[in-house]
Amino acid sequence: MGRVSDAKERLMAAVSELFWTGSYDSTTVDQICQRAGVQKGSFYHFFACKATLAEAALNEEWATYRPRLDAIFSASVAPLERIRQHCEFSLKEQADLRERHGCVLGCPLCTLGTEVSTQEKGLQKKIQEIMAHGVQYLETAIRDAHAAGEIHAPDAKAKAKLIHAYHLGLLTQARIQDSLAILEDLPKTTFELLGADFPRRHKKK
Amino acid sequence: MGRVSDAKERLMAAVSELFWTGSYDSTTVDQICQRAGVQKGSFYHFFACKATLAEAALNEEWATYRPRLDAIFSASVAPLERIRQHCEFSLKEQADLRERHGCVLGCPLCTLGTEVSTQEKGLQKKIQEIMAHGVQYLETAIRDAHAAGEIHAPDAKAKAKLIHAYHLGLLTQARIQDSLAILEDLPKTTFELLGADFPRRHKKK
DNA sequence: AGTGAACTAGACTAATTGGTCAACTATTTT
DNA sequence: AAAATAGTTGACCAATTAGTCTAGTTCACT
Repeated sequence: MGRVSDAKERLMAAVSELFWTGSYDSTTVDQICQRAGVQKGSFYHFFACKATLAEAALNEEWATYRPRLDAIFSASVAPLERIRQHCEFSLKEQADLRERHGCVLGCPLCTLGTEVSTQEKGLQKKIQEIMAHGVQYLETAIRDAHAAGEIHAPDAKAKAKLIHAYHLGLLTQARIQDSLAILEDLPKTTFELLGADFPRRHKKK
Repeated sequence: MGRVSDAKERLMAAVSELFWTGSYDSTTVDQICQRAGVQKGSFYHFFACKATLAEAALNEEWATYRPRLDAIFSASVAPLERIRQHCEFSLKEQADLRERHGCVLGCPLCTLGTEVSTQEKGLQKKIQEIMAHGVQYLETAIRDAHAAGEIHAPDAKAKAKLIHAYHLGLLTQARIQDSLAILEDLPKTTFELLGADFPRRHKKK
C-alpha cells in the first residue's frame, strides 16, 4: 500500500490554527505548507485546493471536539449542570488559547464562517452543519431541565436559539475586543436567561 | 487649490461594499480601484495602503450611519419604541441588502472585525470604538424605559450588553446561514429579554 | 529481492499582487 | 497669464501567489 504519512493530519492541524489566529484569505498555501512542514507537492497530493483542505480540517476538528461536547452534555449529568460546565469550558478554552497565542480567538466556526460564507459555499454548508449540532446539545439540556421542573422553558428550541446566539455574540466580541473580560458574564447571564439560580441550587421557578 | 475630485469618496464606498459582500483579505487593491473607477496611482495618492482606506471608510460609514441611529433612538420617542424601531430597522436593512446583493450580509463591523482583529490593530481599535457607540444607544433607551417604569431593568448596562451580544450573534448567524429566517425572532425575543410586552402596551412589569 | 503504490521534493510557470514613478491635466490663486 | 496646487494616468517593477510536473524515495506486500 506504499508508504504512510501523517502529512495530511499535519496540514489539517496547521490550517485550523492559521485560520483561527489569522484569517482564511490571508493564509497562503505556502504558509500552510511551512507550518505543517510539508512540501507543496505533498499538499496538492492530498488536497485539490485550500478550500478542500479547510473542509477536511473542519471534519477533523469536529471529530475531536464532538466527544468533549458529548462528555459535557452527558445525560448522566444534571441538565443545568451540563450547561454550566459548557460555559466554564468555553471560558477556560478561551483563556488557554489566549495564553498560547497571545490574543483572544473567539469561536473558530464563526470566524471562518463569517469570512467565507459569501464566497465558499461548500465550506459555508459544512460550517452550518457543525453549528447546528451545537444548538442541539443546548436544546436537549434545556428540554431535560424543563422536564425535571428545574426551569420553566416550554419552548426549549427557542430558548436554545436565544442562548446560542448570545454565546456567539459574546465570543465574537471577545475576539474583536481581544479581551476575556466580556466573557465573564457568560455563566451568570446564561443562567438568568434560563430563569435559574446560578451556582448550584435548582429549584422550581 | 488645484483640481477637485470625488475619487476618495468613490474608493471608500467601493471598499465598504467589497469588504461586506466578500472579505477584507480577499479584496485586492486592483479590485477596489476597478469598482471605484479610479486608477492605482490615485489610490495611492489618497491612501497609504488598504488598511488606511479601510479606516477612512469606517469613519465615513459611521458618519452617515450615526444620524440614522440618532433618529431611531431620539429622546422624543418612547424608550421601548426606540428599541422596537431599531429592531425593525435592522431587519429591513438586511432584507434590502439581500435584495441588492443576493445574499445576507449581517453586521459589517462584525464581519470586518472578526477577520482583521488579530492582524490589523489600527482597524480593530476603530471597530471597537464604533461598536461601543452602538451599545450606548441601547443602554440609554433601557435606562429611560426603566426610569419610566415601563420595564424592570435596574442594571441598564448589563441588559444592553446582553441584548447587543444577542443581536450580533443573530446577525452573524444570518450571514453564515445566508438566511433572513433566523432574524424573525429578533423583535419579539428582544422584548422578552427586556421583560416587556411586544407590540405596544408598556405596563409596569 | 522485487514490484507497485503511496508519498515527497522542489524547481518551474504564469498570473496576480502591492506599490512606485514621472509625465500629464485640471483648477485655483496670485 | 503664470505659477502653484491637487489630482490623474498607466506603464512598470519586484515579490508573491496558486498550481503543475517530473524525478525521485519509502514502504507494504508478495
